[in-house]
Parts: sequence; C-alpha cells; structure tokens
Amino acid sequence: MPEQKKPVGASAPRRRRSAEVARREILDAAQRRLDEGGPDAIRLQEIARDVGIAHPTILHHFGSRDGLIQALDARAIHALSDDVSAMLQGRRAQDSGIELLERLAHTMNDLGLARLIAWWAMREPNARALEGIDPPALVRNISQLICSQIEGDEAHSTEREEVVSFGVRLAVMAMFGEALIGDIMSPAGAEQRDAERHRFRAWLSDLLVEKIADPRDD
Amino acid sequence: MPEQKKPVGASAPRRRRSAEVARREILDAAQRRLDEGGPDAIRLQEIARDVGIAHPTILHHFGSRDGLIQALDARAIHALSDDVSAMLQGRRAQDSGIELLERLAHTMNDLGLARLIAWWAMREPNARALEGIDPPALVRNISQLICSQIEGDEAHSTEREEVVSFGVRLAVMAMFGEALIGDIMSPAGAEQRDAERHRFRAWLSDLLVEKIADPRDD
DNA sequence: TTAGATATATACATTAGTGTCAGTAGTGAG
DNA sequence: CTCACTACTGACACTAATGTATATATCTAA
Repeated sequence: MPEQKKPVGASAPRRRRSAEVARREILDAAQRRLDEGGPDAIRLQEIARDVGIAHPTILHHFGSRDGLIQALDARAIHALSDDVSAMLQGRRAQDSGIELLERLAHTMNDLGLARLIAWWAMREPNARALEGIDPPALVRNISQLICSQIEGDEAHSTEREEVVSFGVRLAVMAMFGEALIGDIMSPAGAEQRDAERHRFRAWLSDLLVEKIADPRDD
Repeated sequence: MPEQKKPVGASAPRRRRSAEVARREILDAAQRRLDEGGPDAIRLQEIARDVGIAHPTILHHFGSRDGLIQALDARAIHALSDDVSAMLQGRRAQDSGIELLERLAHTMNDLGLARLIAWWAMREPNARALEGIDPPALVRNISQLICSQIEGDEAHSTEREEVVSFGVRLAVMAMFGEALIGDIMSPAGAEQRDAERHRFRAWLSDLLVEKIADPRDD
C-alpha cells in the first residue's frame, strides 16, 4: 500500500478568514516585524508563523513579497493622508499647535509610519510621489490653511507662505526624527521618556506658533 | 590527464592594496550601495564587483557580512563624533547658528550618515549606545558649551539647559529628517532644491538662535 | 634572491528564503 | 444537501546570497 499522501496525521484545524481580514492580519504582523527588527525581519515564513498560517497563504493574498511591501506602504500612506484630511477638516486655530504635533507624533510612532517612510525613502531615493499621493501638495494645503486662519483670509505673500511651509515641514521632520532616533538621543530613563517627549513637543509647538504667528521677519 | 585546476586561462592582473586601503574601498562601495538602493542593496558580490575584487576578499577583511556592516556603522559614528569634537573645539559663539546647521546637514547628507543611522535605528530599536559612543552625552556636551557661551560661564538653571538641549536635538532631528525625506516634501524642482534648503536652514537657525538666546520662558 | 606573510582568486558547499503546484477544507448560495 | 468558490496547506523547486577551502600572486624584508 502506498503511504498515504493526503491527510497525514491530524493537521491543525484550519481557520478561514475573509480575504479582507486575512490581509489585515498579515499586514499587521509584517508591520510588527518591521518595527521590531527592521527591513530584514520581513520574512514571509516568520510573518506567516506570527499570524498562524502557512507562508504560501501570504503569497496567495499579495502575489509576492513585493506585493506585500507595496500594500504595507499603501496602507500607511493612506492612513497618513486620511489623518491630514481630518486635520484640514477640523479646522480650529487655537488648538492647532500642540495637538497637531501630538497627533503627528502618534502617527509616526505608534502606527509605525516613521519606520515605514524611512525604509521607503532608503529604497527609492529619487521618488517624488508615493501611491498617488503628493506630499508637497499636502504640505501646501496645510500651509495655506494655516495662513488663512492667521490672517483672516487676507491675501498672504509668497514669502510668508514659504515660512509657514517651513514650519509645517519642520514639524514633520522633527516628529519623524523623534520617532526614529529620539530615544537614542534622549538622556531620560525609560520612565521619564514620555514626559520629556511631551515637554519637547510643547516647546517645539510654542516655538512654531510664536514664530509663525508673528510676521516679524529678520 | 586531469584537467588543470590551477591557472585556467589568463585571469585579470591582480592588484594588491594594503589592508587599510582595501577596507576603505570596500566600505566606500558599501556606503554607495546603501545610499542608492537601501539596505537590501548591500550584497557582497555586488560590492566586490564595484571595487573590482572577488567577494571572498571582503570576507577576508571583515570576517562576515555582519562584520562589514558593523565596520560601516563604526566608521560613520566616529566620523560624526569627530565632527562634533571639532565643533566643540572651534568654539565661536557668533557663527554657531547657520554654520553648525550646514555642517550637520553636510554630514547627514553627503556622508550618508542619515541613512546609516536610520538603518541602524531600525535594526536595533532598543539600543542605547553605538560603538562605545553615547549620544546623550554628546548632546549634553554641546548644550553645556552653548549655555556657557551665552551666559558667560554663569551657572545656568536645569530648565535652561533642557531648553538648549531641546534646541540641539531639534537641529539634529531636523537635519536627519531633511536628509531622508526632505526631497519628498519639498515642492521645489531639482534646480532650486539647494537654494530652498539653504533658506530653510537659515530660517531654522534664526529660529533656534532667537529662542535659545532669549531666556524668555512663557 | 629567497622566504614569509598576506591580499586575492577560483571553485564549491550550504542555507535560507521566495515562489509554484496540486490538493484539502471551510463557507455561503441555490 | 450539494455545489461552487476560494482561503488555505504541505511538499518541493529554484535562486541567490553567504560562507569555506585551497591555491596563487604580490609585496616586504632579510
């Protein structure tokens, strides 16, 4: 009798997710791997183990490793874009300082966006847009919104708009940098880390609001 | 007759470098690969081809791929450390603003330090020191120097020193961020890129000098 | 010139990771 | 209940990258 090829003992009971859920779980696991071990840690077999599936299942859902990475990029970018849209909608001038910074920091840190963007930027040093989203346009939108809030819809000069856009970009870069290397540079212990970060953001927020609100140049 | 195992045709004339030179050339090539294609592009065979050697030669000099990467890290970190030391030596209060920023930007961009640090931070999310160098201590040194320059060696308060250290860290994070994602966020075309960056740095420098020099808190 | 040291080369072994294939098992619709 | 659909699996093929073993060429020093 030929040894049975099929059942082979009792394989683990199979759990069947909807395609959507499966994709989400896989992406979450991949994100976790990226956060914890860097780009090299994104390995189909390990991700599959995390999720509790076999690695060909990942290929079934994403086509290839590259497809998975692209989906990872796309998800993060759209999360950020939605975030920004929400900001643009909930337009309140007063709380814009610290709250915007905290929100940005949250997206960069907790959602792992900073790492993802950094990795992406390393892979594609010359890219100008990602997933159909145009970062300069986002920056410009935010800048113009802030301009109009400050000056009450008056026409603002080009120089002024550039300064505001500098401020926006500084905020983004700072939160990006903080997410990636903030811990390394901070002298604070693990307990005071959060408090110190908050103080830093408050300080930065003050700095930006002050400099941008006062149209004092030079 | 057994086919000859030895000479096999005329192989390319062999160039012999000193170990030091060989190591440097290999590291340079690896750095270039990292800059252009990200971490995944660091492959022994390709690096070897760039240098014009066989890949086992790299292993001869660095022991393993990991050894090469560690050497890459070490070189960059020490370059940065030396840079900082030089700053601390050439202590002039006046030009400290824009020149320090430009110098930082140069190290981050042209020497590829930003990419290397980003990659390193992604691989070792929980590291506190690298290659025996303690970033918080560097930050503190610079902060104290700036403090004493401003206040003429008076005793400065702890709060004040924190503010200054915030400024230093903001500068580092901003230049780090600019090196990695500055191009993506900038609306400027390739020609005006440099000019715009310079304006941005000048603006940031003003911002920092202004805020830090004036001990006006709240 | 010779001898030792070592930088470098060729050829090969090994492994790890992606991708393929053919079959299995949940699930929902009729 | 049956059937079609597809998420899922195990086994395997393939590739590419690291690392090893051993030989050779080139430099320095005596």
